[in-house]
Amino acid sequence: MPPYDPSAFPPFAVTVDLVVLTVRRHALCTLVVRRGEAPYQGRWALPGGFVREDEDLSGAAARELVEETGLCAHDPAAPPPVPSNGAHLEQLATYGAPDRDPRMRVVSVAHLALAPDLPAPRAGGDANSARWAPVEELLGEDVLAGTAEAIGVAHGAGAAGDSGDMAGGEKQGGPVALAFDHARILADGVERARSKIEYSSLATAFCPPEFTVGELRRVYEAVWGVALDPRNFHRKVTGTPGFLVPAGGTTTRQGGRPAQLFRAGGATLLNPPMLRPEV
Amino acid sequence: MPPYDPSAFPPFAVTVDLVVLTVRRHALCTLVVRRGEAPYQGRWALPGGFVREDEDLSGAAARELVEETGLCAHDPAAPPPVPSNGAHLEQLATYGAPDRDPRMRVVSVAHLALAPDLPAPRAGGDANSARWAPVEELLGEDVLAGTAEAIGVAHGAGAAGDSGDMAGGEKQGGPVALAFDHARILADGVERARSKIEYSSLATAFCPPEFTVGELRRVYEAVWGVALDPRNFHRKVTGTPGFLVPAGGTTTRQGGRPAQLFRAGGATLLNPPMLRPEV
DNA sequence: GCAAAAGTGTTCCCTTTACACCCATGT
DNA sequence: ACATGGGTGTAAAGGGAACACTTTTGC
Repeated sequence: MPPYDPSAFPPFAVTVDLVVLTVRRHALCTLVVRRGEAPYQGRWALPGGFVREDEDLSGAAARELVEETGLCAHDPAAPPPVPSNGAHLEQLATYGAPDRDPRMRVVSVAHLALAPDLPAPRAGGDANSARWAPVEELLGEDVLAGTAEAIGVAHGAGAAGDSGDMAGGEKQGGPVALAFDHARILADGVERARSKIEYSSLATAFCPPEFTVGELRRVYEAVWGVALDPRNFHRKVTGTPGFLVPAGGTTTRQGGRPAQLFRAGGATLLNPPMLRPEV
Repeated sequence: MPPYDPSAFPPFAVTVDLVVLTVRRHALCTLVVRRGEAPYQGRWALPGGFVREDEDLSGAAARELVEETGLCAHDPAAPPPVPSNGAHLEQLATYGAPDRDPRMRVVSVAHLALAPDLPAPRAGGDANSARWAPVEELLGEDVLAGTAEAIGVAHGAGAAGDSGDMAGGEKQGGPVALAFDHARILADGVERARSKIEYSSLATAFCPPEFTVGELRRVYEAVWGVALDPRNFHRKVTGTPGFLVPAGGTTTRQGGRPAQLFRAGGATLLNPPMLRPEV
């Protein structure tokens, strides 16, 4: 690669940011890390970091995911011997407003990861702590408003009320203000997840390798924030070809009658789709 | 903004590339420009260019769109006095494989634009000519294969057969090989358009301000590459609230009985969606 | 027995589909 | 008259919503 010639084009820093979603205790949660340095020192932020010289975008995202969670995502572009434990990783959108980082011009390629319920996260990189935060706590109740349809940049502070000097703000009642434009990125990621579980089998990425129909239903209920009819859900999900395959055993970990265990089937697209109830 | 410190992060060039789609003579077409310089000199490529120092990503995409086509897209982030002639512009995906440009490390934020049938394109920038090319000619018949679901990078040359030294290749029988990874970008853009007209009113972005139900149906037929029942299509589309509003007049430009003219209604999401027939 | 969760059966209703049929214009 | 595209009616088939009911565990 020829040396960098600053007269030919303006130099940018390129980062990847991660929206890692999981379902914990019936709530949709995302991984946030506490910033150890300015700007936004002490505030919660999405995990992320610089893309390296010789790395592609999905590789950088997968590397950050491992560093933050230990998860190995399935990356179709990676060479075969990559142990995937089923986590899903896809590109979400790119954010590049000129003033989004006061230090320099940064373009961030956000990625969306879906993970089963994990043990406590391990902190890493420039963060001095990390946790799973309910998205409702970070975005408020009205996450459905911004449909993330139009061009996904330059919307300003967005949904989370950015209340001034509250560095390190937490447990103050209102939503916690994320650093940078991360509230918008998170909202876009949540909206993507809510849409995709309608017409794809991605909801299984929130489940352990073997799971019951009831556990899968509770994933849909947590992500969409609605209650679903267990009887119709069961019929629909077991009747959709390729969605679920019986794993053989049963479990009684939820109480009540033992439930059959399933694994995710080969299908990725659901036809007909799961229908999200009206608001 | 502080001065650039090359020790802090690797410098990237950031560009926007445009997938501009339109329907011409019953075929889905995209705007391509001929490259005037190496690499890929003489080959067709998607229009695009560097993002400027003080410009956000959607602003750069809108600027390129004006430069190449004269279209003013509706950008929700732009200040009010922007004349929009109805073209749709949204971010598509970002491509950043380390070797995608042999000259330097380039990350390209691709955007998707949908436009009504336009007069001949005006060439601009570093291209010495431009044209509307049927996507079938650029991608071959099997565009449906790559569903563009997974991480959208590092898939190599992709669908278009990259046949070696054929610089400036055209009208050779097989598909014309686009420069860089533009065949994949185009395939992802086409797939996005095919999906979005199912559940949104975006198909009207391919139509002039006033149009007939038959013209709208021919848009769906061209984008999906299928034949639709004109009777059921009419009932469906006029029965979906907010999709179409009567414009008052009639036209006979298609021959046969005069057809009512409509304008796009306020709705952006279609409920229930238009159903794409099975393959 | 009782509570709780897992499944199954059935009925109603709405949407889609296929196609017969009529309407209004140009040649 | 006839071809061409526009628009309405209608009946059969399929899928979703609502809910009564049975099954199998733990306490």
